[in-house]
Amino acid sequence: MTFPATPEEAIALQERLRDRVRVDVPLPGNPALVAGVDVAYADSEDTEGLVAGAIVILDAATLDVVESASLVGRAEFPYVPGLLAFRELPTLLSIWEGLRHRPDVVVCDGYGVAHPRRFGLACHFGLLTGVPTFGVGKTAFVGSHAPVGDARGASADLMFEGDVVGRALRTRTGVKPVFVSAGHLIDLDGACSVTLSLTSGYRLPETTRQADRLSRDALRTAMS
DNA sequence: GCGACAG
DNA sequence: ATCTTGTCGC
Repeated sequence: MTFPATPEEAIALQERLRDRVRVDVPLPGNPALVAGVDVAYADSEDTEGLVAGAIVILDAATLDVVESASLVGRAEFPYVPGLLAFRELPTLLSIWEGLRHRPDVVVCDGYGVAHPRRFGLACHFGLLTGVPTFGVGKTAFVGSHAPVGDARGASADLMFEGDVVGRALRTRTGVKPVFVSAGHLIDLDGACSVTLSLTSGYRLPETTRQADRLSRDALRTAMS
């Protein structure tokens, strides 16, 4: 099926796919390859709509970059809170199809089931690729949580409509927590575990940091 | 009804 | 997301 053209169609699609998501699956062993995905946008008058997506695959043990790819294109869908996937997926999927390696888990910049309709970008990406996915957000989108301890590793469940949809997780002592939620084929514990293994010196996972840098570089190059 | 609202 | 300098602190 093709991508929805309107927010109404997009919402309908999310509600149709949401029940296929599996977030009760423990990750089978420690992942060997972890991927990060991100998209950068141009905001000027004449570059309006220009986007650059990037996917970076790291060796989970050493955090060395095993493979990376980027692609510049046009955003076909407007940014609407709750519908981020429809803006970023086309570019990310194109990149995904050209990858030589198959990561064991993908870290998305955004949310999984911690979403108004329980179907964030990470769920959608996981469903379409069949690979375990989860999301790490920098700010809260839905839900609320108790205060998080000050030490790295401390966390508090993110509650939404009576359910635990994610976790506010402190990845660095004394630094604002990030918001982790399962996307597909992984559970919350696994997602938090992987997140901690990817955050040694920074608040955000090394995967998203690398993908963020690559997407920005690709966008810069495309505009110059 | 009003505000808030991943990136 | 993006526009942006210096500055406080480990």
